[in-house]
Amino acid sequence: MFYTVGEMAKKLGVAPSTLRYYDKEGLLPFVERSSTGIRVFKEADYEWLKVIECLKKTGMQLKDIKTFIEMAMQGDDTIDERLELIIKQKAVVEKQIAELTETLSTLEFKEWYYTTAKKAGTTAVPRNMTLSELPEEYREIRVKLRGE
Amino acid sequence: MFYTVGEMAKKLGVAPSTLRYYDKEGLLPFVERSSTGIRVFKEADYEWLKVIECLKKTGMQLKDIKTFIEMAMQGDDTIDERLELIIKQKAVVEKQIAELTETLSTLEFKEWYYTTAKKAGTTAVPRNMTLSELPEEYREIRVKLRGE
DNA sequence: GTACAAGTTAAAGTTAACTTTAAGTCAAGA
DNA sequence: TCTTGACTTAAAGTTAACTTTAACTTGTAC
Repeated sequence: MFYTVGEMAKKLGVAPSTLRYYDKEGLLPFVERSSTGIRVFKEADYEWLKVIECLKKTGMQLKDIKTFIEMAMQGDDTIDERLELIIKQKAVVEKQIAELTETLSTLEFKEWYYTTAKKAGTTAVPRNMTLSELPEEYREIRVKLRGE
Repeated sequence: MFYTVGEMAKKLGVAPSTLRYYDKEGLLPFVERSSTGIRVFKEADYEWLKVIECLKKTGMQLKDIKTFIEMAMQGDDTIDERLELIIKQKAVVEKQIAELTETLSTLEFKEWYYTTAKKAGTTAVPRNMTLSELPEEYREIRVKLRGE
């Protein structure tokens, strides 16, 4: 099963120009060429591309993904380094999830705030509530928003 | 309690130039000026800036945050729209968390993969395992990575 | 009153990750 | 063979969100 750049791009849901750009940047050293210079993607290449996609989703920059791919191309000598990088990226994603969870809490507070304002017809009502008047799950967040 | 641009920037952990840029882009219509043209940030402005920070963390673009701020400046007539926007952003963040959770699973698979490779001295060991040989929690992920 | 740090603006520069364009080559079907 | 759509490269263009620079003004400490 071989694919052209267009076919592989479709399979991945990206533009062909993106794959060509990645190749130019050195992220796809594993992609071979036909005798006439056309890229030939193999099944195994799909897996590499999914790994690149995964690392990109963690917010890793292309130059750092390139480093990872280069290590992988080196072979078994770089297993330890690759494991370390994966563990580091895991921590990055865990932090991102924690931050987004905080952001979600703030949005939930804001939802309560505007729902309360809507009922009252004015934002003055939730805005002027004392801390003890608002649902306790929002107290900490309001304190943070107003500056501790 | 009033603050200069530098003091407010420090309080928020951003560069003063960032606040000036936001102001230039129309995100800070609430910030007043001294008679000589110097920005004077009030306590209430900190709260607006925290809301901007929150929306930015959801990945919202500055032009859309500007729209939200403009609605808020309009007053109580825009409560419904603002509530809708907050609810939409909540869904955005929930999706982001779900995607990052998936990414985390992939990284956990890769951690297992390289840990297994490390023990064996070669990636050939985890790579050539049959589906039934690998821990069942990783089977689905490997199928996805290799292309279903 | 004189430094000097920090304020002001407009305009140009930066960065990452693409995307588009232009000019040309290749592959498959009628 | 011819057409046509997809491939190739190099180079230029795009976008968002800042950051930097330059030239100038303001406010505070001595």
